[in-house]
Amino acid sequence: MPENPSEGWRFPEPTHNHRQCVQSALERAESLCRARGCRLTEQRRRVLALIWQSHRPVGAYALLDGLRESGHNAAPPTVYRALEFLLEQGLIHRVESLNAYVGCPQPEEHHHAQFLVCRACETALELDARAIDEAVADCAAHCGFKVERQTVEVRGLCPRCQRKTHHG
Amino acid sequence: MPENPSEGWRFPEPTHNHRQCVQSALERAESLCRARGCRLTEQRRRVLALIWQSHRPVGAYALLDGLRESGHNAAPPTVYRALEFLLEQGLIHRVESLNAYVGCPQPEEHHHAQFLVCRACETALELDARAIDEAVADCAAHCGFKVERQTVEVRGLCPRCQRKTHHG
DNA sequence: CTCGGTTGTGTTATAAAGTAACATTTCCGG
DNA sequence: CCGGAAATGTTACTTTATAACACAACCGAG
Repeated sequence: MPENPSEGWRFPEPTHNHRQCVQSALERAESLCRARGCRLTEQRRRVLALIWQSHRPVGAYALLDGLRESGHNAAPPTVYRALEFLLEQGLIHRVESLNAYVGCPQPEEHHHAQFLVCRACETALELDARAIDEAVADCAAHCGFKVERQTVEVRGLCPRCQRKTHHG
Repeated sequence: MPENPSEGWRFPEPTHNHRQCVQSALERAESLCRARGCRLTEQRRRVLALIWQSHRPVGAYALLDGLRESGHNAAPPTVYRALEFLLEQGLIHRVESLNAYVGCPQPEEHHHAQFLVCRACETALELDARAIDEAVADCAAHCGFKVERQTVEVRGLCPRCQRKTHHG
C-alpha cells in the first residue's frame, strides 16, 4: 500500500491518451512476468489487452466475444483460465458487484483495492486508500477477525456524469 | 447510521438463542411493513424466515429448495421476487462476493452495511461502522464522486474459527 | 357487494456466469 | 530430441438470474 491519503486519484478524462494506458499495462505485465518467471502467453496477453481496451469492468463473455471477433476461437474455459492467471498475478481485479474484470494500474505490489464505479459511464476508478484499508482493519481487529481479502466497491456517479445529468 | 465506533459487534456464539433471532426478525419485518403500508405476504415471510435460519448468507437456489422441502412449490422467479421485495425494504442484504443473501439486523433504517464473512464457518457479521463509511465518503468526495451504494465485504477468519484451525 | 385496476404469483423458457473432466498440444530443460 | 510439466482445446454441465405472459388475490370506488 504505497499510497498516501493526499494522493489525487482521478477519473480518466475522455481525452486522455488511452493507447498509452494499454501499452504501458502490457509492458508492465511483460516485465513483471519475466521477473517472476511465469509465462504471459498469447491468450493471456490478448485477454489482458481486451480488458484494457477501456476503463470499464468487462464481463468474461464479452472477452470471449472479443477473442472470437479477432479470429481466435475460444470457449469459456479459455477465458476463465486466462482470468485466473491474471488475477493471481495481480494484473487485473474482479469487481464482485458486476461479475466483471478490470485492469490493475499497480500490478507490481499485491494490495487491497477499492473501486468507485460510475453507474452512468461505467468507468471504474481504482483507489488504494490507506484510510479505507485502515478503517476496515480496525473494525476487523476490534471483532477479533483475521482479514484475508477485502472487497470495497462504491457505486454512484463520477464527476463528469454528474455534470451531464444535472446539465450543470 | 446510529452506531458509534465503540459499539461492540460480535460474531454470534453457537450457543446463542437463535430461535429468538428469527422470531424478532419476523416480528420487526411485520410491524415495519405494516407501518410502511406494504405487504409481507406468505411467500415473502417464508423466504425471510429461511434466510434467518442461520447467520450465513444463503443462495437463491438454496432458498428455493427450502420452499420446496416445506411443500410450497416454487420456481426461481418466486424466490427472486421475494428477494427483490426484501432487499427494497431493507430486510435483507445481498452479499455480492457470494451471490447470497443474509438477514439485516437493523431493517428500520436504510444504511450502508459492511460484512465480515468467515471463510470457515461462513458466518457473516454485519457492521454498520461509521469509520468505514466515512473513510469511503471522504475518498469519494475527494474524487468528486457521488456515492449511491457501498459494498464492503471482508473475507477471513472469525475468532472462533481461528482458534479451531490453530488448535490454540 | 361487485367491478376493475393494481399487485402478487405461477409457469415456461432462456440468458448469463462459471466449472468439471479429459484429450491434445506446446514448451523447455536435460 | 525426448519426456514431463504447463497451457490450451473441447464438450458438457452447473449455478445464478431474468423475460414474458397467464392467472389469481387484494382492495378501494361506486
